[in-house]
Amino acid sequence: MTHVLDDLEARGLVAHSTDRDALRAELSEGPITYYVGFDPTAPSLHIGNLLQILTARRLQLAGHKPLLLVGGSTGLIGDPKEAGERVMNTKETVADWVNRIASQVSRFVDLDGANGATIVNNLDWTAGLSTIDYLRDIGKHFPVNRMLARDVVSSRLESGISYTEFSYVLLQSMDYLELHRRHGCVLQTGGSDQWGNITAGVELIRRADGDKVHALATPLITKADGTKFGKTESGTVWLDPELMSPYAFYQSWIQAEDSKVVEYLRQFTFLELHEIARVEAEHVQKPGLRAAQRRLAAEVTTLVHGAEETAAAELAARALFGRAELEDLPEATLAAALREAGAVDLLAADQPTIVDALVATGLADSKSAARRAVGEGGAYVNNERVTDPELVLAGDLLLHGSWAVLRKGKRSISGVSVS
RNA sequence: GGCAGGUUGCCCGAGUGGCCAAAGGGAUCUGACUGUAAAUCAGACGGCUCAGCCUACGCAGGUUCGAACCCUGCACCUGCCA
Repeated sequence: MTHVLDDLEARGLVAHSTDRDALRAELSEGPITYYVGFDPTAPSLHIGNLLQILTARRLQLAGHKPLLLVGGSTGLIGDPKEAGERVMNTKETVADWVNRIASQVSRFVDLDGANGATIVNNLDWTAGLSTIDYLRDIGKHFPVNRMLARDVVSSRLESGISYTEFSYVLLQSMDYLELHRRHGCVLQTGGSDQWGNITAGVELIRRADGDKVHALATPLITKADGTKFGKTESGTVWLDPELMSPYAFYQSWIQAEDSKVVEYLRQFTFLELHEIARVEAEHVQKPGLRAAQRRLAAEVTTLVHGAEETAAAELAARALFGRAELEDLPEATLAAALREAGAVDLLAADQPTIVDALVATGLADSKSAARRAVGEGGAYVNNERVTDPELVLAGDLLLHGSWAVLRKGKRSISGVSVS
């Protein structure tokens, strides 16, 4: 069987690691305990976090025991980022997000069995910590000159950084130390942007307890243009269906660039590498079929939202983007597809125009933008380009007497039900 | 506390009394080409009851026929000095 570290490397999931041979040996010797942390900075995790969850899952499948940490305390402090000081959220908000994220994260791992995952919250060991103990036991191990040299910190020295955020690295390091002591945790994984925080923890454990532990970082996932992956035009790709519908989630994957889709298959799915190679061969032959994108979207959407939601998203995509004439679709199929894609109810009595509908569905931000879209030839009703901004959605335009498929550009689709 | 500089549309950034809804770049959107891909080219890119009107250049007030641009006060940011 392939060594889990080889699998991670082959999938392009290893950007940095501490002593790789030592880590390899330790992973081979028997089950180890490792951890990955998630800070509650929003009510939901996003696909950047998903990569970390899936990496943790891969290690669990190899027999190791995951500790999934939710940052009840670190979320109150805020990891410094280059953009500038974070706005602090209230304790109530953070506590709420902690619960949401804990339940989100637990769906991706096994909680039972010998190597069942444990969800931990760092608030448990920091809430009651006295300032004096913190400064004596933890602070003493952190030379400020070294802290200042860290990239994020030095980049913030001009614009300013609060003592609160400056201290963040101590809390995360303390987490690793605590989990090492409580659970024998010897590996922390995370994104490469966390590398500094993670190795600071490794260092703390060496200084405080004299133990050698490991760190493993995944690379920053980027889009073809080099920008950070995980954002669409409309924002972050969330895992919570309340924040992003399974249909929209599916769409965000199906729109993956040709040059990136195979990488994503390796990083975000559990497909065997030889299977991915087969998909790649097909993709190289006929990229126009977008088979790799379809496979990617189906696999990841199933992981996050389940088979049923994925089937619905696929059906909607096929119906709305397919070659079939919309008129030929049975009403039930059309209605289901449009509800899935996001549909809005309008009143026939209001004589809604194409402009009104574009705004109501959110395809356009304002009436001006909607008029502009029509003027540019970028607005379509039932796949027919519309040129008159005053066109009223009524009569023969409506499929089965009430439905209209509204499209702006080539990939933004929304439904309208007029009654 | 003193001195100097700054605060412009989603972001960066020009503009220093009328020709400014505001140069240029980025991001974004649309079209052509296409495959719900990329690249390229072209156009758009505050709002509205849209050939006109309204709102906008940190906030409040003032000067002026007219202010993003001048004056006063306030807030915040940066640098230098204490």
